[in-house]
Amino acid sequence: MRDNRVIAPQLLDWYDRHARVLPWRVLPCRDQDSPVRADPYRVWLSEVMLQQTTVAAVKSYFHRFAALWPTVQDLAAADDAQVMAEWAGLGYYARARNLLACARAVAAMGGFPDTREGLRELPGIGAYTSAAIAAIAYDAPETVVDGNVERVVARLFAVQTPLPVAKPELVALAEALTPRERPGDYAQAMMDLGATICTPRNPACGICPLIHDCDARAQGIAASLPRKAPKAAKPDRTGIAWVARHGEAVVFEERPAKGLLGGMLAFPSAHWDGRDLPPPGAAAWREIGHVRHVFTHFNLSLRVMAGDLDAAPRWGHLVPLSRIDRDALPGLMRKVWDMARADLAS
DNA sequence: TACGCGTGGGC
DNA sequence: TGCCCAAGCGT
Repeated sequence: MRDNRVIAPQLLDWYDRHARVLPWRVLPCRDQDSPVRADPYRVWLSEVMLQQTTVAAVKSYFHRFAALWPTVQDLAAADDAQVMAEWAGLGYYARARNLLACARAVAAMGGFPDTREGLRELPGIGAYTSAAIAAIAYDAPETVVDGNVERVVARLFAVQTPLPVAKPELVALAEALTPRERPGDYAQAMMDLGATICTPRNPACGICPLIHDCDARAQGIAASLPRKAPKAAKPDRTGIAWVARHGEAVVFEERPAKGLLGGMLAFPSAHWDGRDLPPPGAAAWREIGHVRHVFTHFNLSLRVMAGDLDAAPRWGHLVPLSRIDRDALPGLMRKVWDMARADLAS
């Protein structure tokens, strides 16, 4: 029978030798008399960016944000539109809006709370992120449970119950493993193990530091865990994006703060329900192509229509061609702009 | 509780 | 190619 108390020391010993080097991370320090702690601001910024997002995608964004706004006070004072533009391309744009709201709340209270409960009350900080900041930045003995930890624990204990029903059970098991010593390094070690060894497919059990503690490995079912409830089918949707030119400028709109691509710059388009009507004021529209885009919960095929307005538009706002910043657009709108730009050049 | 919410990479 | 996945949160 496995002894839960040996898991953490074994994992920490592995982490001391194999921790990933990441821009927001302070390397593990065996000298616990004078531990080097990470800056809570940088931990928070990285954790929000990493929500449902890969390390590879986050790195360049983290560097830019940290350079533009080195402290939470700097970010709190930032211009909303610039923050949204810098976030463009990273996805889940509610995170960017919550990021600003959180920065302003933290600046107003003079700094980040140092407890999980205090952090949990801030916008964009939920069950996982509050525990992660408390553990990593303050070395509080909190248990982080992200997708990595769910997978590692489901395998260690051979939990067969499918997610999300299994979540409470996995949390309880994860809490039972969390040590009082170095909980911050332990939290990062669990996630590093899940990201590099205990991977979703083809786990590298042969080099896993916990191979002798793993029930799923013993039963030969590691790769099949955690089980997950079947996902709903993704519907196909169609719509139209309008690239409306007026002189040497193009019409953009800022999307409503809530909902899909909320708060982002976009070409005018309607509800993507297949019966989108053209915006008023154009002499003639011509179809220049289609773009396809995959969202979390539907597939989109968007007709791209271009036209020249005979008068200044009463909707949206004009952006001069020379000042259109592709990087400030969400991914879907980058595709539309690439198509329109190629059409303009031809 | 279950759904809405982006994007890119791996296989 | 299509599907799965990635340090989840808000409602």
